[in-house]
Amino acid sequence: MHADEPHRRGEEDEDGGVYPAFSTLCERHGLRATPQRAAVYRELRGSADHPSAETIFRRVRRRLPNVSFDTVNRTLLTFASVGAAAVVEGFGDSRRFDPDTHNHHRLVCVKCRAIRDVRYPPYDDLPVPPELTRDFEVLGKRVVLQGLCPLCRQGPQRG
Amino acid sequence: MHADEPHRRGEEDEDGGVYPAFSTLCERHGLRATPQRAAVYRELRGSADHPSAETIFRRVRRRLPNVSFDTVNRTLLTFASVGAAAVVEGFGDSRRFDPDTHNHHRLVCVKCRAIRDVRYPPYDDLPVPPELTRDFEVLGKRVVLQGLCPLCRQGPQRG
DNA sequence: GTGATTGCAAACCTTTTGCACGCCA
DNA sequence: TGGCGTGCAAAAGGTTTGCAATCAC
Repeated sequence: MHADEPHRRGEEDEDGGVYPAFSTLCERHGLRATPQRAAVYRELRGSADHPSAETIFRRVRRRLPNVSFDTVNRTLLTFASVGAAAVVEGFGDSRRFDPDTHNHHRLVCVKCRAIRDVRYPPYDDLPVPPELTRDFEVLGKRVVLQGLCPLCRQGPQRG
Repeated sequence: MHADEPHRRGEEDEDGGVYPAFSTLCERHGLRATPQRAAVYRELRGSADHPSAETIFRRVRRRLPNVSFDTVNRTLLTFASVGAAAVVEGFGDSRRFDPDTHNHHRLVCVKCRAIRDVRYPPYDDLPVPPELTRDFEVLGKRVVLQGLCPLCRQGPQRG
């Protein structure tokens, strides 16, 4: 990743912007609304760079200096299991999360592994191969582009 | 994965079927043609199930009982670096390889993580979002389907 | 012969698990 | 108060690195 806190989403600068949604989420799934979970939720929602658990952990720690990595990681997995976060497919490095669980597409930088969301309507209604539906149950589809991000495209630095 | 050695490709049952290709590969990239690399090459070519390094290791070991895991893993990475194998994107579990480096599409079972190649011409000529080409250099594109494979679709067992 | 490659072992990183304590409902 | 959730620590799993011995060229 190119920076410790890139691509921050602009929607909710003040503290409580996401709390109602968080509260609803917990109620709906029988989860306890702990400050740790709230902080993870907030940071995840505010991240557009598909952070790893480690990255979220670092960010959460600025507000909650005593959270443990485990709690952050477990919370992210919990969120994923109730559909409040998505696990992003990667290439063997650490697991990464996406606050956007709607179907969308991605571009992955083959060099620095940055992930960028791609919105492109022509990708949204792709047909499913008919011979596949005989044996498989297709639950989702997505276009994954590979390439070089602007920074990696420029020069050999910033590996 | 559902079995230790599933989806074996049928092309080369006899030993030497892939050796000429292997030999050429090594020559072209200045690699030494060791028996370990040959065995890894053979097993990778013969696998249609996108095996992990560990899986390839187990298979190679049947013919070369003394190979080490490191050698297998390093060889796979070497092959990937010279374009003779592809690293498959996954969801946080171990890295997996594909002998087919041509652009194709995939279906991933969300339950058992089985990966199946998908060939579907309508997927092959997808346009690239124009606004992306300004900043990014797009090198490849692929459709990734998520779903349930036949075995996982049937019942709760075999997780 | 010489340098690339191997095998072993240890290091490293990420993720998972067990358990006692503390806090939310 | 009861039980879920947290934090700590250790374990587990996968990948990488260093190095001496070996083997392909």
